[in-house]
Amino acid sequence: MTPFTPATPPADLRRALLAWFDARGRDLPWRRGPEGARDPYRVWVAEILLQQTQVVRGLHYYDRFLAAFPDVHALAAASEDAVLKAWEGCGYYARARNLRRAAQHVAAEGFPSTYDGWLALPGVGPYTAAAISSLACGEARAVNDGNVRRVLARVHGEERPTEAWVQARADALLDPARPGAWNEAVMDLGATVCTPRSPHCAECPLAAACAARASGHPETYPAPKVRPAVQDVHAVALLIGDEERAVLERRSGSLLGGLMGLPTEPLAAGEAAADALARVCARLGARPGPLLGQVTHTMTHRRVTLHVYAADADAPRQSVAQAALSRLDVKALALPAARRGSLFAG
DNA sequence: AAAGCGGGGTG
DNA sequence: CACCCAGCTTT
Repeated sequence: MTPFTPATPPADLRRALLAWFDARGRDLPWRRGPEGARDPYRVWVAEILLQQTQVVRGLHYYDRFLAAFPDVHALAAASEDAVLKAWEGCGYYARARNLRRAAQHVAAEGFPSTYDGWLALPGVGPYTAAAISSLACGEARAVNDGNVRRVLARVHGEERPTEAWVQARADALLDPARPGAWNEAVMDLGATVCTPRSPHCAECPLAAACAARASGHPETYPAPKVRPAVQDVHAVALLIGDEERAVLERRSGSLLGGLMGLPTEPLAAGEAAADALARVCARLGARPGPLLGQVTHTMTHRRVTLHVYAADADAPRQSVAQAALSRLDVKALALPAARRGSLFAG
């Protein structure tokens, strides 16, 4: 048995991690098919779905999405509304819109067969191009995601790894004989053993080679990223109708763009809700009703508080169930039912 | 290089 | 609450 050290040769690390992966790797629905030659559509959908999304969560959406759009032609032919409905609640909705747009290109031109070809598609960046080209095309490309960053930072004892540093280490360590399996192995290790807050070093095939493990505090690698402060935002929203049929507007712009939602009006700093209420009522020709309540929703970078008012207007209602809504609007639409519930609860 | 983009899990 | 998750696009 080779004694590991922080300078363990790549061949020994590869052997140890791939043996672990072959025995303990996760069985996931997008991993069907021969190693290095997976179904590109299934891999692609999974990789987009899993961007900044944990696997256990992605699993639910993956099955629904593939049932709704079984192949790239079905996805290319679908409406944006239908695709967003399948994505509803999953967040980062530009992923769904880019995926559909890219599917229209692929349906016409065929699947890319190289890293560069995948990288050219909207919504596909360096990580995703490396993942698909290694898993579906057998190309020797090393992925660099949050798992890879953490595993490599710990193995090498690097507290502040830059993107370039991680990519260089990942490139050097990639197993050229089994690039797809190697990429999956590092990610599986990061997701199930080398976890952020409490790594399970006793189960780790790389423990003997790990500098962070040797330090006695593996969980401190890598150092936390600095994140911008959460901003507090307020807005008035109108519920014209009820929780089943209501006046909905299509949101535009980068925030929840493409989704439907209650008509809203932002509240300037220090402004009274009544002023924003008057503005949105004027815009819609609506008569304001009583305040139904407030809902708050945190979206990583901002905390939105919606002041929801009932209102009446001669405007067409839409089916709430058929619209793609954000969680914020789902909460707002639940207010009438919550009020009825509290009435009975006393 | 940094900001913006969802929503939920974990310790 | 802080920090993170199979990142990408825009500024």
